[in-house]
Amino acid sequence: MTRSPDEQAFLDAYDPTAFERPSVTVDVVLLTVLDGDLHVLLIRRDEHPCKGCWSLPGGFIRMTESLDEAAARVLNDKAHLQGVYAEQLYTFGAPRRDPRTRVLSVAYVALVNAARLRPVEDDRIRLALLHVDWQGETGGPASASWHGQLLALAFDHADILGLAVKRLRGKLDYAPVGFELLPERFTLRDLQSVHETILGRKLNKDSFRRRMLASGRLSAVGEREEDADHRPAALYTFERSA
Amino acid sequence: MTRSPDEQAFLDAYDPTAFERPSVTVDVVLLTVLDGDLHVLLIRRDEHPCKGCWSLPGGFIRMTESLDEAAARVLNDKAHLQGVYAEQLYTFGAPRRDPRTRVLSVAYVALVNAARLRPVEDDRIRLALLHVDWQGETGGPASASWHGQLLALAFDHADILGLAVKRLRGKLDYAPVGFELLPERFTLRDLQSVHETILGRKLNKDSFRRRMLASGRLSAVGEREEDADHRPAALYTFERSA
DNA sequence: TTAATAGTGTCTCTGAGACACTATGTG
DNA sequence: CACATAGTGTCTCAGAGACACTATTAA
Repeated sequence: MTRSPDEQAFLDAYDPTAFERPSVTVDVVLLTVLDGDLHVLLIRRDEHPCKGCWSLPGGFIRMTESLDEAAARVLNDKAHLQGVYAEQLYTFGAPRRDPRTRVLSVAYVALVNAARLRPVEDDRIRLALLHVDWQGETGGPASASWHGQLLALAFDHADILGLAVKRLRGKLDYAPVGFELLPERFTLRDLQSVHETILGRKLNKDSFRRRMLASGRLSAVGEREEDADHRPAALYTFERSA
Repeated sequence: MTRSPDEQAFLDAYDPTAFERPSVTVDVVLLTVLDGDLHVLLIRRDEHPCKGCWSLPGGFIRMTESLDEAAARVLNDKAHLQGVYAEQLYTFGAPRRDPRTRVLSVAYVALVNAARLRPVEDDRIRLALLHVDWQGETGGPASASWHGQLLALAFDHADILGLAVKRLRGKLDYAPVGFELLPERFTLRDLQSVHETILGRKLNKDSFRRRMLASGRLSAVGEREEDADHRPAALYTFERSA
């Protein structure tokens, strides 16, 4: 490489392949906690390629919408959800990740309380159980199953799922993200259970309580849970202003 | 919104704007530490739009290369650098961030020791001093100057710069990233200085030493620095295997 | 010798884990 | 009553900051 930067820039401008445009999709990893396990919303592909495989809800980016807006649109179209927490995860761009043509995928992670999600399911849409083979933030692909049967995932969506879990585990330490998976009012035990589900390990009850109460993000509702068959716990709300 | 998910998916497939393709560039925030300050490589735009502004080195993605490969290509073309640490940062996609047409930018952060970078400079390429107005990981745009003069940044590149610094500050706690900005052999003081430059604040010497030595990622070379006008410090190397 | 920085030893403070104990609900 | 879970108080242990002290170089 002995070309000067100027020369090289000139050549770049005339490279015929430089301006061919890839397709760009936004794919959303919509996660929820159901019965103490992480679940993800998947959609069955009814067309080639990967016909019959299960894929993340997604769609091609439109020319007038931002990436965040595209993610919100996908959530609205595929799961009838509005105002859900969603953040950009990573952009996947291996040249042959889609066999048809060059497709970049801007992946998002979205979190929602399971109660808002259940009525949506139909035969093409499943809330699949998520399996993570690795500990901590090691990273790697994840798999998904439904009623005990492993679902074949389309394209590189297993990698996207894995990265979503890795990111979520990392954020849990310093960002108020567990609340997004809970209803408006919840007990400390509910919150700890969500954290344990995401992290894939048990947490110390005492220090979890201390940490959460010291964070200043919880405010006590002043009421207690009902229909518990033991001493009812105090209800808290997430304080978004803090 | 009363359409079923099936109907909506059907409509999506026939939306005429859904398959119009955006342009996609890869833009690289190439950071280095020079004289105790963060610097960034910028390139002057000689064409409209933003003629005369300074922009991050970047280029349009090609159909046969991955995103990581595109970032490596940009680094090679614009700064004659190979094998430099680079990782994907975020994808910027506001609809009007480029006035010509829809352009998505997949931003990367790259780190390099300043000694590898200095000979590259010509009039169109500058190693600009980076200014960060906020503390910690607050976030926000950053600005750049050269010989005391503020440089006008193209497009949303001030936001990209700011996010790069925010990400870097966050990673410093748990990832071995300071080494990328140092030569092969360095002293603990060098390493601390790099950390302080990135974080924008002084660190405690004692606990920094302990933390670094306890991390198991440093191995003592067995030699000491030369031409110091005081007691010379031991030299260390980064242990990539650990 | 002095000035400057490298490097060590130790005290304290803080936060997490562990555990004992009390409180309050159901059956 | 027994039993289960909520919630409190306190001990211990590990890591970070603070600081005193010694070591080693140049001038």
